[in-house]
Amino acid sequence: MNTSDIDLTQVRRTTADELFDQLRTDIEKLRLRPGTKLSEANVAQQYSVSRQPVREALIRLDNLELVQIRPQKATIVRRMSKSTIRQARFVRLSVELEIARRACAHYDGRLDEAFQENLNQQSACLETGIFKDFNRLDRKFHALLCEAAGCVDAIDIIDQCKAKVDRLCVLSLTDPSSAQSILDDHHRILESLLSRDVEQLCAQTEQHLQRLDATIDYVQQNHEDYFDE
Amino acid sequence: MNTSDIDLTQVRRTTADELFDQLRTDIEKLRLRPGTKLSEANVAQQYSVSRQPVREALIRLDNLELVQIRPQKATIVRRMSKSTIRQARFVRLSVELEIARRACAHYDGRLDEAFQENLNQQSACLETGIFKDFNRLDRKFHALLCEAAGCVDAIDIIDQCKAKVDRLCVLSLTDPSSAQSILDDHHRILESLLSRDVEQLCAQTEQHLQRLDATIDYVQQNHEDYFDE
DNA sequence: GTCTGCTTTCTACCATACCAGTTATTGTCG
DNA sequence: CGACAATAACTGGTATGGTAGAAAGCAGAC
Repeated sequence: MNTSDIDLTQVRRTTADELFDQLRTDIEKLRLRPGTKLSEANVAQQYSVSRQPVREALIRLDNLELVQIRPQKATIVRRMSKSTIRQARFVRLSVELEIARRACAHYDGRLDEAFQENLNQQSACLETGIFKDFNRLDRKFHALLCEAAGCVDAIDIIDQCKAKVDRLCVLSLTDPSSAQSILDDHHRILESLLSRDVEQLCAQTEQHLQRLDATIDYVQQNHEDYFDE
Repeated sequence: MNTSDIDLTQVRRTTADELFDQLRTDIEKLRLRPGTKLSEANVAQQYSVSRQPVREALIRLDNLELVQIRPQKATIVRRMSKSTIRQARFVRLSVELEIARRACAHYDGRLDEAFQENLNQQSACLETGIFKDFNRLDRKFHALLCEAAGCVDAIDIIDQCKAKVDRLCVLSLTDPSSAQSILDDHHRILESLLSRDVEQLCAQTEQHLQRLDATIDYVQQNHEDYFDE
């Protein structure tokens, strides 16, 4: 028996965990609007628990910058920070470009089939119109790029960047034609990768990520009250 | 009077804040070694406060992945994750390369004096041997690069990446000759920027950041017990 | 009508008590 | 002596009461 064995199961879910998840999705799906006051006692009563787990959940949300705890005053749902959004998008662009370069330099072709299958599934998805799956496949495509570049860890970074703009995307419509554009991008990106054309791949990656910019600008203009700065 | 004015002063420091800072620096300076058990009751007694603020501080440290709270078992100081370190370094490299490219494309020369002064101060620093200042000036140099690229926000990202490897650097010596190498790098980087030579600037940026890799490898090999994975 | 100062009410913060798991210890039995 | 089971000690999780501080409302003075 090695005492340094760590139990990684971590099955126990506390009340605070549940509350945290609940509040987090509520905030991210904008069911709780920026500026909403979240008092400990209030939330506790609402969910029929004591103030303590509420408090802990709020502390964790504060760390994620989803709420702002103002000691002795109030806890409110934060507005979205334009600068944070800018930063997340800058990081993602930088990372994806580096992925692109490394993929061109190191990719050995072993994922060709996986890429092909992924894109086929995306096509199928557009026909059935199930967008939830499309998002999953989109993520998978970028994960494959990371793997092709020999940076499997990098998908975590991309996920983190996406998480920071997620709340904002709820405000935009899911447009079938934009999904088609994304799929087209993916085809072009794969093509450039297969021909190891770094310049073209970088250009297309940049263009691909810029598709979101229009959406973001739109949302920021039409929901000014949800933003800081 | 606009009621939406938010008081940003946020002067109030709670007991939990103090504890958090204290424990955080203790962990980062390795005064608290990875694997150390931090029981709430224990810490509370040590600092003569109740368990409550201790608990809150620990939750925040858990979010930063500096400790791991295992419900009903124990809270321990986390080992450093090699994969997290890899990720942080990958992000930093990607970002600095993008900064380099943008700086070459957009820099208008208005920071020439600031760059020069910064490098002069770094030279002076090496002569006096005050390394604390050197770190500050090193950061300033990279901040200037961000500004030259028109991405002032990006320095925040770099700071975050640095924070994730900080704890590890405590284990290495501060070597005067390596500081000299860093300064030499900075001179070469500035030169490439001034001549708008993108390829060279990227190559030198990459080389510059790789200097830390040797240190990290060394630490990881000689302190295997401080790391995960 | 406006300003000032008090009071009331709300907030998050902290202390304490208790609970439910986990771990370590110890004592028993084969 | 060793395996194992009962139990004691300890862990973090939750509930609750009290406190200090901030905001809002109100009353009185000017």
